[in-house]
Amino acid sequence: METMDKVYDPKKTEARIYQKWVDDGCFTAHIDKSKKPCTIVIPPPNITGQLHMGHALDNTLQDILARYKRMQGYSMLWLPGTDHASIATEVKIVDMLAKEGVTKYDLGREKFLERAWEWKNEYGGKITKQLRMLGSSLDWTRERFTMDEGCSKAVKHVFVSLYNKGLIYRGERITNWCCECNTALSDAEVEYQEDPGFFWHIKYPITNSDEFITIATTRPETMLGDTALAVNPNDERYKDLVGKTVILPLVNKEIPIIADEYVDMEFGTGVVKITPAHDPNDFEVGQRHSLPIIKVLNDDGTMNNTAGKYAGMDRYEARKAIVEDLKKEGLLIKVEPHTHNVGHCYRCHSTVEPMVSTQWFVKMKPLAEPAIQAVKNKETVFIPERFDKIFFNWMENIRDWCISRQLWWGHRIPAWYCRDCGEIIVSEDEPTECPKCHSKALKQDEDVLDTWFSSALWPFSTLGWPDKTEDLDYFFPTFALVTGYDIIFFWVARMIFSSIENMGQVPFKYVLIHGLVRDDQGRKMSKSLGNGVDPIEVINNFGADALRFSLVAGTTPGNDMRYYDSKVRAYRDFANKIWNASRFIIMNLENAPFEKPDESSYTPDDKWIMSRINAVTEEVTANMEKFELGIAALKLYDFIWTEFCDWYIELTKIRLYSDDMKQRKTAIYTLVSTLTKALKLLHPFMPFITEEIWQHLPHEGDDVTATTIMLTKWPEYDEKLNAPESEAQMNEIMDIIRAVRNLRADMNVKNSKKLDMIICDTTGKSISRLEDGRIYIERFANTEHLTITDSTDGIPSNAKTVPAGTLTLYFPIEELVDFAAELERLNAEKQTALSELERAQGKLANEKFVSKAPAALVEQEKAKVQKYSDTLASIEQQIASIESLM
RNA sequence: GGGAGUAUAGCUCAGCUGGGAGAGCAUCUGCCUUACAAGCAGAGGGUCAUAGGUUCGAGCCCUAUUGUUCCCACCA
Repeated sequence: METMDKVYDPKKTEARIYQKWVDDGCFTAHIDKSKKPCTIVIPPPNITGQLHMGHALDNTLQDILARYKRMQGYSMLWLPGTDHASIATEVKIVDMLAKEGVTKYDLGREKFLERAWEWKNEYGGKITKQLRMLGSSLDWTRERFTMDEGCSKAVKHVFVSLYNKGLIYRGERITNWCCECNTALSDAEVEYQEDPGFFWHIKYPITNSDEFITIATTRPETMLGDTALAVNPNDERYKDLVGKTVILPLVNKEIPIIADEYVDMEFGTGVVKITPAHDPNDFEVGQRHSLPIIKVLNDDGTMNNTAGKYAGMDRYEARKAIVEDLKKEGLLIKVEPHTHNVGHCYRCHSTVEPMVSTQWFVKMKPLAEPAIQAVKNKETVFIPERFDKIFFNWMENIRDWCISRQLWWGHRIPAWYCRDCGEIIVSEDEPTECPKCHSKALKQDEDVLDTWFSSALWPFSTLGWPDKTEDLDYFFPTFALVTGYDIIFFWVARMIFSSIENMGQVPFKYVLIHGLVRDDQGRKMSKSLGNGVDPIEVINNFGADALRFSLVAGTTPGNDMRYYDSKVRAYRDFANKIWNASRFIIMNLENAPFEKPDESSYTPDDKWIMSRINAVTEEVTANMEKFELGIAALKLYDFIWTEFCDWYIELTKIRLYSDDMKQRKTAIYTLVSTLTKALKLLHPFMPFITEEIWQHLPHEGDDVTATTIMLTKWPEYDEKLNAPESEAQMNEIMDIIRAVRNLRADMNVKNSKKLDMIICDTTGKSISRLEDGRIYIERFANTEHLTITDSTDGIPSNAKTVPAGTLTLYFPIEELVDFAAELERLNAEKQTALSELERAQGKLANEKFVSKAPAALVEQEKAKVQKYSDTLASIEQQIASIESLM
């Protein structure tokens, strides 16, 4: 057997192991009717993206679930893929072209798309390579792309089907317009933020009068498109003005004063200028009052030809000029600072302009309703559950979804217009002639679909839908979707209603929501702040296992977390600890064969550790089932480090270094089998190191024929291994050892100095098991003479007394005792004992406690009274004897 | 305006059905004990935000308050 390095080096193992898993087809899912399927589809990262901590967390969680389910015997499919990311990618390509001095329009649609595909083929795979470094057990044979042939087919199919049902329509509506990206956006793609601005108070002259009416606006440039002023119908101040007209300043046009409930009398002047083309509320008011719609902005944010002298100016320049002109005309009354919420594009962060344009929409109400019901019926469950409220809130107030984008990179809308009769033809295949007038002059819609339209189909389009494939039949619906809370609206909600609409059922049983990974100061990691931590760098420094564990251990679903190097380092240390424990065990395999010993040869520590790993197996499995991965991870950390390494391995050294082969064999067997179980439980969290060690270990049972730990069986709880008596015994022994170590530290007694010790158990209950465990106590307490007794007779009255759990230890060595210090300690102990006694007595004096609390608890309190009375008596006695000696 | 989260050790966070507060890091003390100094053994450190309530019993349940974070809406 090759020797293992003293320090675990993930660089030497991770890449090699991952490649082996891939080569052996370990990640490839198989349709196996004898097994239950379990599917997770990856949230497809953008092809423009690089792996960030959010991806690392998201994919670690998925990989943990995938590996766990796979070991449990499910036919596990974790399906990888990437998203074409319409806007993000197009922006990138446009930028790239700009460096060459070319615009996309110079190139033309076809050439532009060629360049985009070239870019995708060259860089689009970067993120999936990075996912491999994380250890993700993705089935690469099934990798998909939102714009591949199959996904595109699904997109067209859904579009046509929704159109035919009347759930997709084209219309002139007010939408959010990004002047930088030059496209419409959906409501979800707009981010609002508080921006400082101004409130301009402007006088509008009333027609044929010397009077004025004052309005207040934050966007004076839009006044060029005003088609009315509005007041509240109940507003006494303006009652007489309703029905009259005003002269729109600068434009010199007559516009009406109307009454509409929408106007808030309390706010501003109580008069609102109505610009239906550039404000969503004004648009609605305009619809109600049949007002004309006058657009004053071009798509790029400059003023259009209706803007007269301002035409061609940028909207902000125009604003300045208009304010200046109003001032000249004496119509500007005042300007006050005003902070308001302004929409920004989620991609380029420029200010979004509400603008009227012709777009395609999905009618949401009929789709939202069944989705709400499905979540209410728990067909899909959010974890943590509170996120269903966010889902309901959004779905219940949803407006129609604007799905057309004025971009080129994406799924082109499958709609054609007849140049002759204007007929709209929506079809999966390109039509050859107009069905109405038979004209051949057809033109396809220029626009593409919102990226999220294709993402919404991801859980089934990736499995082959709309074709009836075996994969779809077997692997759908999926088990869980793992994602951040920031993407519930964009994606999760849309997948749910799309799946219900097209598949007739929800796409996944669970939605596991995680929080954001923030920097060490709690800030969001972002490019502009430059505070992002590159997971690949972390992997290179500490290993993927350490990064994964640090992202999961002790975290809770839905809550944000902070990234700390020190945390990763701690788990790197943990990996090293496991490595060295394993190295120790493997080294000792030279001194004893690995074979199952007779039942009778197990020692108390064996029974204890077997019972403990069994309990841990049960608990961890229960945690995994409840998606409590953070708790499961901590339990494994604690068990492996404290119980297995610090205690059990140390205890086995007694036998490993003995001449008794049978004892060595038993110890080795228990060491290896316990370690194997622990490694399996840990494997989903730390796949690489567990595999590497497992490959070095001897195996038994099904494992003998297994080629990788990832395809071994998840450990099962076995009631027969429960050993409460051994656990109690070992706990007692460990209490004693700890007490002695404590004493040595307190009294400055070297570990190497052998002590005489008397363990006294006046109840006599523990005597036999203490005798049984004498060897451990002698070794680890390092005693010269160890007496175990049920009687205080013969114990020197000046012996030093130390409590250990329910037992009392005596050290009849005077040199240990500093009388003054000992007296102080005894008095402190007396105080504790007194307060404990009082506490227990108090509880028992409470009739209600005695009658209502569980009997076991009452008994426990009674036992305490007994114990602390005894302790108190003993302390009093010691104090007296020490005082007599001083 | 509506809604949600969160407040626990110096820091970052766990704490599952209500039954004597935990971890990692940091600090302090002693150890290079033949698996591991990325280690071992020990120690200190908490009014579980505040005020009420329910309960025999509250970090946990209820109400209010305060701080903080976020989401939705968008009154020009």
